[in-house]
This record gives sequence, structure tokens and C-alpha cells, in this order.
Amino acid sequence: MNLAEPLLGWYSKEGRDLPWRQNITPYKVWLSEIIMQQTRVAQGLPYFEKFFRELPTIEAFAKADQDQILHLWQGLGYYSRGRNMHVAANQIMETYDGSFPTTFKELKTLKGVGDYTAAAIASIAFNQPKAVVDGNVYRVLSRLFNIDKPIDSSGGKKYFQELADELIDPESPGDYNQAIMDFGAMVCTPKNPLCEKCFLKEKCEAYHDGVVQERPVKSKKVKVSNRYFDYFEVYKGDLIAIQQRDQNDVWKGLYQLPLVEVKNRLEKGAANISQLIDTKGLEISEVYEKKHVLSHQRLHTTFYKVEIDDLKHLNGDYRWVKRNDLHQYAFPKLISNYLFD
DNA sequence: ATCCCGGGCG
DNA sequence: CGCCCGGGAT
Repeated sequence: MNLAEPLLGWYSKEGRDLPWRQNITPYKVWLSEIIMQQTRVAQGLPYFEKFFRELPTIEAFAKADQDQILHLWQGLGYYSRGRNMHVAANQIMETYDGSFPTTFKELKTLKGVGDYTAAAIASIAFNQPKAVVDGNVYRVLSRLFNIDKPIDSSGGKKYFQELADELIDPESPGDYNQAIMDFGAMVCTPKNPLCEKCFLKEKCEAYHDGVVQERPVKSKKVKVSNRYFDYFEVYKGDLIAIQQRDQNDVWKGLYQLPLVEVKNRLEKGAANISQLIDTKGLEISEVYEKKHVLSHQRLHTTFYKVEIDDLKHLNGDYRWVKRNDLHQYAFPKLISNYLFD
């Protein structure tokens, strides 16, 4: 696909007018790229202005003391970026005689400069055809080519880097790189991308297949959270209390036993049923503990049973069911295992 | 209030 | 591969 032509056309009209894009120098590119890592333009822009005003040259940056740099950095987050820049500035003064290294390989020897930043400086400041691959590029390419390789796997990273290197415009690598990132930030956004007015929608395979929202793919499992559930088998004679789950949560619409969810393991215990009924004079026995794993949650459950002498003692949205009728209700495996096994 | 996002380092 | 951080979206 010839991506460069439409992208550069769009960029020349719609690209953002940013201070480090005027009178380009390697120092400005480096400063802006490091500041913009993990940072939105709106937030980083005043920091760039401030740094460039206070420390207008690589030499000034190298000679500043760390306290001054961190003070200027205050509020931007990821403070190792500032500390690393200080080291890198001194590397440049000492190893490269005060002038920026010009090759991707040399640039990567600078502290805090990885693949992305080295490619950005090499292409924007030195016109070398090295494709940047940042979050924008992953998103744009995974959608345009409907690629479902995970962007957080080593194989996926390599695949996207190679694809990006094929697509880059060797005539204007710097503008091309900035164009695709602006496009990702302004049109092909993570949430609510502007597909309907996108000039690439006819070429976009994910748009064509209706999977834009599912790109890019990440393989890292969603962080699994721990939850602590205490279930109570509350019964009177032949009747047992059940409850339908209606919250926007796991097992919505299914039935379960009266439940008390607690924040952590320490709160676990039979006493939790006092939130549901008056436990005075009742005998509550623990039946067993069970860990139940879902894709995104680890449920630490404990089952208790308690017999009550008056149905009214259990307040809330419960229904009393004959034990023989329990099979008419849909229960999560966790609960049916308890009830029927 | 909670989730999501993101380059580079150790 | 987990951590570093703050802001924006939800």
C-alpha cells in the first residue's frame, strides 16, 4: 500500500504545528521526544517550552545540575527520563564532542534513548529512513492491515517494525514518521476513532471487517483481580434462599446463594452473615473453601450453612425455593458444584 | 472511584 | 517482565 502519499498530504494540511517542528535541530528533537514519551502533547508542550528556554543547548543541559532538571521536570512524571537525559547530555559532551551522534546505532547508546527515540531523532533530525513504532503506529498499522498479532509480544514488535520500515517514505522519513503519529493521535484514536471522516477508510481492512475497536491486540492477560466471596446456604426445613445476580458483574442473570463480598481475606468469616440476618442464637458452620478462577478475576470463596427459624429473618431480594426445585434455576458452576455435588 | 494508556530500564 | 507516573476517559 502506498501509505506515504495520502498521509503526507494530510499531514501538510492537518498536522499539528508544534514548536519543535520549526527550525529543527537534533537537540530540539531529542528534548521533545523524551518529554513526549508517555505524555500527551497538551501536557508536555509547556514543559518543552520551559526546558528550551532555561536550557537552550545540549551543553547547557549537560552543565545543569540534576536538581534543576528535576525541578523543571516536576509534575511531568516518570522522572527517570529527566535523570537519563542528564546522563545522555554528558555522554554527548564527552563521547561525541558536544554534537549529537547521527546514526540510529550511536543514538541508542545514549541513556534513555531506545528504539523509538533513536528512530525519531535519526529520521526527523538526520533524514534517515528509520521508522518509528510507538503506540500510535501500532494502532494505525494494526487497523489498516487488520493485524491481530499481539503488539506486546516480541514477535509482534518485530513484525510491526518490519512493516513500518517497508512503508516509510525514504524521501521524507521525518515527516512521514510525524505524519503517522499525528494521524494516530488525531484521527485513528484509541477510543472513538473518526472512521467515518477518515481519508483512509476505504483502505482500512479493520474498518472493512468491522474490527477497528479490537485493534491493536495485546496478549498480556488483563490484570487478574482478587475478590473474596462468602456464600451462605440459608435454609428453613425444605426451603433454601437464592438470589438472582442483576448487577453489571460476572454471572449476571444467574442465581446464587446469599452472598457477602468483602474487600480482603482478613474480613473473611462467618460473622459476615450478620450483614444479612440477625445471627443471634444461630449456628453457622463453614462447609468448605473454594478458589474459582475466571479470565479476569480470582474468586476466593467460602461456603457456610445456617438454619433459621423464620424466613423473615433474611431481609432483601431473595426467593425461597424447595430444594427439589433448585435444578430449575441457572447457577454458576461454583454454586452448582456446592449445591449438587 | 477506577480503568486505561505508554518507552525504556534493570 | 514489572515498574516508573500523571492525566484523560468512563
